[in-house]
Amino acid sequence: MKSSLLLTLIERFGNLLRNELRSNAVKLNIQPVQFDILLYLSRCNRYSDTPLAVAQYLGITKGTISQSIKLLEQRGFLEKLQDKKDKRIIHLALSPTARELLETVALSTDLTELVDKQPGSDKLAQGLQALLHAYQQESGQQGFGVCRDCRYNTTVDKGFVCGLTKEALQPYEIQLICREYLPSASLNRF
Amino acid sequence: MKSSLLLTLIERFGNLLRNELRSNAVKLNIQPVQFDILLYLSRCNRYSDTPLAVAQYLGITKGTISQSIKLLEQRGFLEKLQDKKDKRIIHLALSPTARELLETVALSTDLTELVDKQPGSDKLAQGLQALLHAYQQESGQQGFGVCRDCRYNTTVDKGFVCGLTKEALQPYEIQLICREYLPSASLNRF
DNA sequence: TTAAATAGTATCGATTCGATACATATATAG
DNA sequence: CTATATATGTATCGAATCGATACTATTTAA
Repeated sequence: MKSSLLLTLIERFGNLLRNELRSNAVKLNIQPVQFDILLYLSRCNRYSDTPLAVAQYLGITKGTISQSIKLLEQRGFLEKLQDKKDKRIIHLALSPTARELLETVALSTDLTELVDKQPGSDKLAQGLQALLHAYQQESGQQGFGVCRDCRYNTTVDKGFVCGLTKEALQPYEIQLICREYLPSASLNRF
Repeated sequence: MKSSLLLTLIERFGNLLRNELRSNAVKLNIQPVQFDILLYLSRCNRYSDTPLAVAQYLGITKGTISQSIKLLEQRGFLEKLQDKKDKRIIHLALSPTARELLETVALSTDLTELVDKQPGSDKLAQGLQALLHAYQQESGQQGFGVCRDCRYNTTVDKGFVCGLTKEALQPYEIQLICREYLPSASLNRF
């Protein structure tokens, strides 16, 4: 089995974080995947809050995600809203309860602080970001980055505009995850 | 929800790798967790090839792992061997079939090469390694590192000796994952 | 206007997973 | 030396995950 030290480390670290989230989630009687869904929905923009986008982001099939969403709906964590233009599309809106839960279930604050105060933390993040872009290009994965770094994002006098949908974006919106994301060319190099 | 950019990136990248492994595994009709188990067993040392160690490494309960191991045994991927000194303990030995499978199911070679040829790759790995150690200490997790970097590992004329078990270790063995692993102090700083 | 593509749902069966209870083996205390 | 506590592993239950397949409804393209 071909392996790369860096990939192995990322994998291991990712699993540890995943385990920590899982144990936190289970304590609050919510499944890990369900938590992943809520977390994604709290971070994505209005073009990307559909069942299909969630499925693509999490790497599972739409059939599977459909069931988990049904359970989340039954428990009052989200609401389904039909799109006004395209009646096939459903937007998923988090309930206040869900937003409360997300505040509670989180990686331990100590850990977050520990990581951020490490001297090399900034450069590590930069390097990883570039690597992530290279990876996404190579593997032909759906984008899923934030608007701020997107090729489509353009700045005009009044603020930001998405070059794909031609719609204006609020400052807070450009920090959200978008399924149409395309990295700008400059970010693909170290 | 408190979040760190670096942690978010690691989490995201980890999930992408996980998804890729999963889809590869599913093609070969094996469950992701089962693949994780086989992968771990191929990388761990003779102190760490027990059901409990696997469970701790993967962050799931021993009851759960017991079932997956049963399935793997039924499919001929591993064998159970009772420990000679402590009859409670069972060692899990990979079958040739399993080792073959591990060669086949892997991250795409292209990807591994892509990652390794990135200029900053070495330093990224170093930084992540240090961060991982800091994380493990902070969160009080079971160690799970390789002997080479372990505090217990001592070098004598003839080779390596584990300070905990007082047993001699072959050169190839010090590259394996050990559940008793304790990072040496120097590695905890950047 | 018909055919193809897209978004989502329903159902099936195998598996995962935590929880609980249990059996066996080892370690420790008195 | 025996009683108790601890450690490793298994069995069973029920809820949830997950891919596969088949299906409906809507939109788009030919």
